[in-house]
Amino acid sequence: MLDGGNSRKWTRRSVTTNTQGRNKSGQCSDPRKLRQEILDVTVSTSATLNLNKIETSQYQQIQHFDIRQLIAQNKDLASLVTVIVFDTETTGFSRERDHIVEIALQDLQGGENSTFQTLVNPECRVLNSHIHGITTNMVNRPDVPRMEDLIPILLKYVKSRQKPGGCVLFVAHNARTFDVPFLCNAFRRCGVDIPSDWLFKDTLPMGREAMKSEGSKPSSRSISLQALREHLGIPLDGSAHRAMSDVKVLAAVFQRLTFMLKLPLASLVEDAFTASEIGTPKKKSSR
DNA sequence: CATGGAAAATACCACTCTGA
DNA sequence: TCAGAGTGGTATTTTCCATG
Repeated sequence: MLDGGNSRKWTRRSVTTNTQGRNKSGQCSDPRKLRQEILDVTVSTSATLNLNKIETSQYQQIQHFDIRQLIAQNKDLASLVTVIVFDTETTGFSRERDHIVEIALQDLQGGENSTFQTLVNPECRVLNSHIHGITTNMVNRPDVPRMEDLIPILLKYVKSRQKPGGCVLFVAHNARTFDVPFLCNAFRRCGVDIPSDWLFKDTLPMGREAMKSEGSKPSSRSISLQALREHLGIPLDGSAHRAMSDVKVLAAVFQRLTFMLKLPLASLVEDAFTASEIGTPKKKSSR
């Protein structure tokens, strides 16, 4: 039924034909290439002008993009990239109103001090203790670091794991829309920039891709961290929804996914995103 | 509960085929 | 030649799902 009646808004679109395929009128099918083209134009036009805020952030994106490419093209990649799996527990879903209450990291290289875990004082009540078991009393104490206390320690820890001239690839499940935005906001509130050599990789699309390549039905394709863990036969070490046990699960899941999808470190780095690419909300139609 | 990306559903066009 | 059904392709909108 293509009638549609009067209740639905129809939008007239330009006439299309089936002879030109997707890339008609010179459109670029690869979003990254397209972005690069757009940015190239921005940079060349802004060369004679003062850079305003938007142009500056776009210019930063180019620099990050270049870092990713440079690193990915480097033959001795393992000596440049530090892979750190991380997970955060928060007081809720809102990145504006809610705060981090626990953070855990694991450097996949292993060795001494390869893990880092701490509770974080959110300086507000914890109303979702039933999720992770972290209560207001546990974190609202003078001996639990606030985010502004923790950031310098965190930066120092990551720096200690980082290789000279290299970058850090942070891996988290649903990183793009959860952990990284929370981290960005926490840094922003403290007036600290996330280092430009920090790259992020989300295991959620990797899980989706892996399940698809296995041919499992979309309806039975749950790609939550715990579903992936069960699917891959990874034992649960500790309780779910505590940062360090989730990190341990994710570390195993991540390594299995990279193996299943045959993803070399170079492509992981190239597909990674930066903190500057987070927090620019896309316009969404009302539902 | 907030948010955004992916997948699915829907809309609509050009074109082909078929029967009268 | 014409009308109508069917098909293929693309654009847009809606729904689902992941995170604490």
